[in-house]
Amino acid sequence: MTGSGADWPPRVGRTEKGKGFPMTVTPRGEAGARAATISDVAALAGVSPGTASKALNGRGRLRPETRERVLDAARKLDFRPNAMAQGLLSGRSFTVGLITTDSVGRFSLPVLLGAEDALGAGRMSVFLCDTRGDRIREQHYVRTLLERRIDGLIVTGRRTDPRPPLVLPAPVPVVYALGPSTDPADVSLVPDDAGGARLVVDHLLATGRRRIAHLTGPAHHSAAAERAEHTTLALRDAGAELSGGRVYFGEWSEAWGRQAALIALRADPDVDALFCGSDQIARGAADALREAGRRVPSDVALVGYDNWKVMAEASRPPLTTVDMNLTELGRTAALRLMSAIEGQPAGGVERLPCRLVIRESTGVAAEGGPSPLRG
Amino acid sequence: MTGSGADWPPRVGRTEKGKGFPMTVTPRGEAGARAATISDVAALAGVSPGTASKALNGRGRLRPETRERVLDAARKLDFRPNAMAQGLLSGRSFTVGLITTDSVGRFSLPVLLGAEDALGAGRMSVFLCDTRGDRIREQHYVRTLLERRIDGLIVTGRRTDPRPPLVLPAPVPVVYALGPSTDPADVSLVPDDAGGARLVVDHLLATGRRRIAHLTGPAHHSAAAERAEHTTLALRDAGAELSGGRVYFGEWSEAWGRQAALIALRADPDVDALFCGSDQIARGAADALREAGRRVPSDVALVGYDNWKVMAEASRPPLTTVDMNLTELGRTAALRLMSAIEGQPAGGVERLPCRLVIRESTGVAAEGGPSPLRG
DNA sequence: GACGGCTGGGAAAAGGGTTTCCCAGCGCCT
DNA sequence: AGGCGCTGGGAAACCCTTTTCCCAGCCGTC
Repeated sequence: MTGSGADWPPRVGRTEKGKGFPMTVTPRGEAGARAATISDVAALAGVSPGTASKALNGRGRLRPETRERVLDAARKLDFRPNAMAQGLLSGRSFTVGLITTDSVGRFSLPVLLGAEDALGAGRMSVFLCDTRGDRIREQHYVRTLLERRIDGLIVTGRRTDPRPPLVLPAPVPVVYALGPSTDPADVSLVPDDAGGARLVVDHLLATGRRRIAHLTGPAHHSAAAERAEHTTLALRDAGAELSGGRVYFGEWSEAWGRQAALIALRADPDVDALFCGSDQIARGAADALREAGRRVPSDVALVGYDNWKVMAEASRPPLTTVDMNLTELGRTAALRLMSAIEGQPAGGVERLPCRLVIRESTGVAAEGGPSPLRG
Repeated sequence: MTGSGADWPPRVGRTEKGKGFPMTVTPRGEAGARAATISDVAALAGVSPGTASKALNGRGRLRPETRERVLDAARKLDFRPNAMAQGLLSGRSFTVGLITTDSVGRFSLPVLLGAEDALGAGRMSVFLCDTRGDRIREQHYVRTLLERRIDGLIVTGRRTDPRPPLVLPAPVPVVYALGPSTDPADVSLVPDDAGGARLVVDHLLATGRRRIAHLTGPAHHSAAAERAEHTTLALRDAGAELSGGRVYFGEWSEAWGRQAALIALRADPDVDALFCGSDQIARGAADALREAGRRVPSDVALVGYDNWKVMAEASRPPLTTVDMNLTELGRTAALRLMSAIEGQPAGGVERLPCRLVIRESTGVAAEGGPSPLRG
């Protein structure tokens, strides 16, 4: 250390000892062959750099012949404008950060891919940051992203539980996807689990089921709690009651699904439908039901949640389940972010509808059901 | 269009009509509040920008007091150096592209996270690009990344099958992870499936199994073919033969696992071990064995591949399986890339060792076995 | 013929940070 | 007193692209 406290702010390209290495000494994989600049193009075309810029961007008034000469030169030199120079001047980087707070899981992945897709279509590049649930790491990424002058930020978590808002030292548009911010002024996008639960209850009632049990994950997970609450409400609205008189909270596992199914059978031997809070639980339930001699769907209908293909389709029988449209959610998050970047003000939690995917476990002719080629 | 062919090269921030919008008209979410520059810091500290730069970076010779004044000013203004300006000057962006060629799947995800982790530790930011198997999209991303002057590129696919090398119009270090390049001069990192197969065969032989069948995926998948080949070789080396006299190629599905297990039982009723090319196949086999009245592991040992937790641990009994250490593979890919960026020449395919995870399905006391809280 | 307007294009600044070169001032030695 | 060397810091160039401003030349018109 040459001076005290000289390590603030943290700098890119600096060694442990705080000396750094001269930034001009930057060996490249293949040496030499500096990329062509617009001055090179201009020189080859016999014009000034300014004119070349106009030609390449269709600005200003140029003789068609001149414009063509410049374009030819650019093609010849394989000119590719330096986005950093453009960004420096324009004040926009055309990049956004995608922070996943709790590692990338089964749920956050589709969100992430949907967002990446929509942003790519909007000519934005995406910085991926996986904080693995570490607040320190999160702050590190936030600083890095701000140094890179990202235009906006998408925050996603592995579950739907609310999270405290990101601490941002500078004003940048942020959209929360999947796990909403606890600050209602923030823009958050979540799957409409209440609607999802109602889809399932309506479907089961419509197909003649009356004694419906609900097996789900831990009560302290908002996903489990919300689905359970609205399952109960939807049944009450229809004048029905939950089989067993209560929700079976437990874990998000097949083992719990097997166990809970047996408990539900014991509590109400005439139960005719199990609505499970996840496909894993439903699959466990399917195994337990089969081994207990109950046929699905003729004796008991079975519904899962998540439309996790490998579970839902490998289950015997394949599961009717709720698809949260997470890719679409990610895509929407990206669109909201781009609006915010353009200056459209927004705020609040937006709930995106779920979709019921009907397969054999509820014994209804599946419309557009499972294609044998998918998976 | 103002001129013919004026849309080359494609530009960021440009409208359909080729007119573009003035880049100065860039509304920001929260208006005003321009980020502090080093000149602001210098002014507040009463020094020149050059001196401020030296103070912040620990370069040059400065009086400790001056340095401290600059650092104070930077803190006060919440100064954050503009990475684009730094990159412009240094010629390095400290970013890398992470191209996943065939969408992000179960296998590519850990690779991607491992790479992101290692790169983040190296102060590099990661551009995520999902080409979804589309060559056009791939070229689009390559162009975008080159405009952003990435320092390097990691290419990963969803499977281990070789892929044709990326078409790069400019020389940039590239590392292929999981799916190797068909060009042997490229740097590729793949899991050592041959070694993985041998781990399994050795384990089964060591625990007294002699009649070992191999059930796996499609023969045209290199993962299936390579594991099958080395399973056969390893058995031959030990003086044993494959139960049934052949490899059971099929699909990567539980349904095939169930079916293949029955076939293997019929072909060789005394079979005492099933080595499956994936955990999904193994899980199907586990179900089929149980339903056929064979006990696992006492009658038949069962081994999977992939160490896909939700499959391996939910299987009854939990599966002994091969872990390809994909996160480690991603991390290694990132390290190789950083070496290449620093100028270390390299080339060829590097195979990273797999790891045998022992659970109950082979009936051996598991060392550091399945924790009930994981998954 | 003088002037106005248009066309095509150049010069220069701006954006933010780093580095090189240079210089003023000071202490020390002879 | 003069010369030397060191210290601390400033001026300016540079990275690359875009944009603004300006100008030369030309045509048409009165």
